[in-house]
Amino acid sequence: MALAERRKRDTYHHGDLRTALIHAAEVELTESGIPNFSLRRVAARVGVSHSAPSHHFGDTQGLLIALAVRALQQVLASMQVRSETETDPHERVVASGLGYIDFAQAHPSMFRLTFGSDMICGSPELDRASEAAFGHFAEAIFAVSPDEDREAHREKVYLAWAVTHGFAEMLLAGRLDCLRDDGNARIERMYRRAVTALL
Amino acid sequence: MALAERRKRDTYHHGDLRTALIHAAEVELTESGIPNFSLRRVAARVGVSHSAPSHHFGDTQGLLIALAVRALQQVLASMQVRSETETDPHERVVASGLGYIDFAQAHPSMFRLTFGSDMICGSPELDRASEAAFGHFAEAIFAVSPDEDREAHREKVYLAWAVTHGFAEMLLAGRLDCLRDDGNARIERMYRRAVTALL
DNA sequence: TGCGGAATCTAGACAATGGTCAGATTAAGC
DNA sequence: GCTTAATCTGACCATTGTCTAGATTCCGCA
Repeated sequence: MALAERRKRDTYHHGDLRTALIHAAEVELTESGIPNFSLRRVAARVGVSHSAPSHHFGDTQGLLIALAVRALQQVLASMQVRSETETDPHERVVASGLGYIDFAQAHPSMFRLTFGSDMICGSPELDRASEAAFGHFAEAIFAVSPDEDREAHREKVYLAWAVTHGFAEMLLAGRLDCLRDDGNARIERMYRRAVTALL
Repeated sequence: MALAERRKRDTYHHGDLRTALIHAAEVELTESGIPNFSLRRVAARVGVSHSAPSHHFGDTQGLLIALAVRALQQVLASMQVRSETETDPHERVVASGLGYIDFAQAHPSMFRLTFGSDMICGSPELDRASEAAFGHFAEAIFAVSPDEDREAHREKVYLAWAVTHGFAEMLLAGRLDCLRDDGNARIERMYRRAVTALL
């Protein structure tokens, strides 16, 4: 049979199709980009019929939202990895932001899908993942000046997040390429100065 | 004939199809959003065959790039409108940034298309329009401290642009909705404080 | 162990889309 | 007025996302 040859498995049921599709979708997204993303190709990567994903995600948007959730978890992980080695509260904030920027540079398509797309909204799971990443940043900033007014603290978080996100976006757009004389060192110095000024 | 009824014109040639398509594409983009943007619907809006756009823009990406050029011109105009009434140099910078943010809020899809999409790159015309908007901002910042070091000035421009863009992006994502107790007043105060800190 | 319902996956159909191409129609230069 | 170039049409094709009926398998329960 034609299908039996195309399949990469011998069982009718896949076993863990949901996570397999998410992983394949990440590859597909990074290779093809958002505009050329194809649900059918994702299914083909896993060796499954083109209509199989619908049973797990509903439609394409559902899959992309699940992918964005994964991206947000990775963003959080990237922020934690860079910040956990720092002891100074202020440096922890800077390191967290640099972790955010790291992820944006390492996975541009995932980053843009998550933070700059229309379809990515309206999922409780998504809100939770988003809040987790945002919360990590907020806590780091809170540790810098714990005695501060609650409202003032919140504004600081928003401003710091804004400059971090804007910075990442400019890096992706290539606008800061002219500053890369020595790898990321100068970029990091600039970012640290910005955070220091805002906090 | 079927076509004659569908057409909105009596001449075979449209006359100014290029600009008509750009205008229709803007409407189509704001109504359908980026993911559901349809080139054929744009053509239908103008009352022209679906393959007519290719002669003016090549493919869909070409049309979207032309649309992004238009968006960049509107961004520049929005920055100029708000800043030209201000006399204090520092307030001019703030006003320019608020003009940028205004545009993002008024035309979310156009904003995202222009600044957060993969396909929008690699056009000289686009680079020119982008440089014009960026240059306006750079000049405004230069006027604040004209005697400053060239490199320091450039860094300030990048940081201010980053926080402005990040701010706009957070507004679009709805993250700042909780701060809208009194329209845009508080948002503007926050943004002014950020710019002041960075400059 | 065997049975029945639920979950999972397939296969085919359908409409919509973007791109290509030959040819019709009109504008523009000479 | 004639020729050439520009503009636009209509048909065609491959690809895509979604829907539905049916095949296959898993799981709880007797």
